[in-house]
Amino acid sequence: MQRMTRQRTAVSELLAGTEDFRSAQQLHEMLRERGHSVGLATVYRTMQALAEAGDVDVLRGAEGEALYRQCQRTSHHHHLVCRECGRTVEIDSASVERWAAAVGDAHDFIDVEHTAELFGTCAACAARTGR
Amino acid sequence: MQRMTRQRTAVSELLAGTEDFRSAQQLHEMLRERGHSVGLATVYRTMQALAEAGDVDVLRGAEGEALYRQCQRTSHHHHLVCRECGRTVEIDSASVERWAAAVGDAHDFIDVEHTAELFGTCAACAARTGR
DNA sequence: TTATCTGCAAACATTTTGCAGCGAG
DNA sequence: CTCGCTGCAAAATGTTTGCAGATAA
Repeated sequence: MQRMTRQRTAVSELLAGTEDFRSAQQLHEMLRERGHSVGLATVYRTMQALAEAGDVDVLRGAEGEALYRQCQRTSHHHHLVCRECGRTVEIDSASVERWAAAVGDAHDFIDVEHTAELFGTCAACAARTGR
Repeated sequence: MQRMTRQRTAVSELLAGTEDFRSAQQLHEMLRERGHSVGLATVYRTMQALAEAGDVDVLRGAEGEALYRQCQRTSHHHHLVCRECGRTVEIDSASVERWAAAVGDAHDFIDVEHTAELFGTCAACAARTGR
């Protein structure tokens, strides 16, 4: 029910070789640069499908656009993203999970989900931009 | 440098009487219903100014739109939002702050900030929608 | 063959901006 | 009187969708 087309293959390969979070528009541009011609709508549709299948992580940038990334872990986790260069570290945090569950319980909420992302400046960028 | 106009007053009053996160469009509609006529662009501009001044909290909804709310606390905190009715509880969480700081340190990131929001279904909505 | 997928362009939703006129200070 | 503020409509973004033709299975 999910066909492996030339376009899907190109997107998968691109994601496999990309470490950081990218918007659909950026991915589309990157594909273009590499000679693959894939329609923007197709990129959107593909990323939507991948996100739904849990094959990529989605997070919202500061301006509200969707950013995608193929993650190493398949399970739930969070990210520490460098605001300068976009370098991303995956964080596995039991303490946040416990916190979320406890807060939900305390206020009688059910089916509690959460988002938690960290943004900072990595050591390399801190050194480069002069502390 | 910041003039107190009829529109600004209307927005402030509306926010003072609203508990939950609302989008600029929703606020605009609410103002209209109460007989105040305020342009949509003005609502956007006003909310932007209030957010910048730290008088309201901003968070991104699931579809990426900006949601605003006048919060009780002036200090840093998080939210537990009901995905059905929008009811919001403010959470003050030392454990998340500690977690964020520790993770940042461990990976040599500086100036680490974080976002963390909880979404769930409140007891009232769970009962109403049949468990 | 045939149900999916794709590209394109049009449609949408949200937010921003240009500009002439209004009005708070 | 003056500049900031407002409304309106146009524009800019980011994303979705309708449809005819292409294509994987």
